[in-house]
Amino acid sequence: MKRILKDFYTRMEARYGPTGWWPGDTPFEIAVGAVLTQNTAWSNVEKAIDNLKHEKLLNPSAIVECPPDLLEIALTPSGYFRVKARRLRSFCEYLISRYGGSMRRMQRQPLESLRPELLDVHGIGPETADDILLYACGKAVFVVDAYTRRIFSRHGIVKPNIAYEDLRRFFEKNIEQDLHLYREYHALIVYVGKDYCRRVPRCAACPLGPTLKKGQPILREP
DNA sequence: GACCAGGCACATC
DNA sequence: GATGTGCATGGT
Repeated sequence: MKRILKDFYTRMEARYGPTGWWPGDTPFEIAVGAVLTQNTAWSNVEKAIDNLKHEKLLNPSAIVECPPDLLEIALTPSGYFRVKARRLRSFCEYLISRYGGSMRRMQRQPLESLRPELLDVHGIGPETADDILLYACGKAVFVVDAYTRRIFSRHGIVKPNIAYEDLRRFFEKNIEQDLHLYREYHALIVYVGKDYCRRVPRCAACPLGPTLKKGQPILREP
């Protein structure tokens, strides 16, 4: 299995790499992007982040102090603006109360305590937490998303309904634990997913090779 | 005009 | 613990 996952990486890297992920100038901007990109295309997130920059709202205290309707207007392009305004606010409140608003202080915490802490914040689920840990805090956590599940189930590696934590453990067990590798691997999965592995199958020229035929057994369970 | 996008919380069974 | 639903915009 380790060889197969390494081979997938090599093929994706040859086609799309290096990606230099995550897009964002600062750890805080990366964390904000992680919340705003929930179920949303990145092109829409960029517009919302530009609005935040323009309104000088791209820092934790400004977001907490800003009137709710003003924050919602800035977030409009990224969709779910009421929900996401609440979620951004709750993350900033957490960051301020726990770390004085400093991402650098947050980064010094060990992964083992930081992950459960983030999952306790309203609006931060497993994928958003792991995005923040991997790309904003420099922790070697493997991020899995809808594309990861789709790609690797269609290639017969895992079951389509595998749980988030099971899928994450599967990758962390079978891929060498390395920050740069984890960052790049997840980014490449998103590129392949966008081009070849959407909800409606579009797998013909997938750089990872032929996808699973209907009724064909899964290669191996994690 | 329908479908889709880098989820999550909450209700209900 | 599994399954369904609301949340909203912009691109294809």
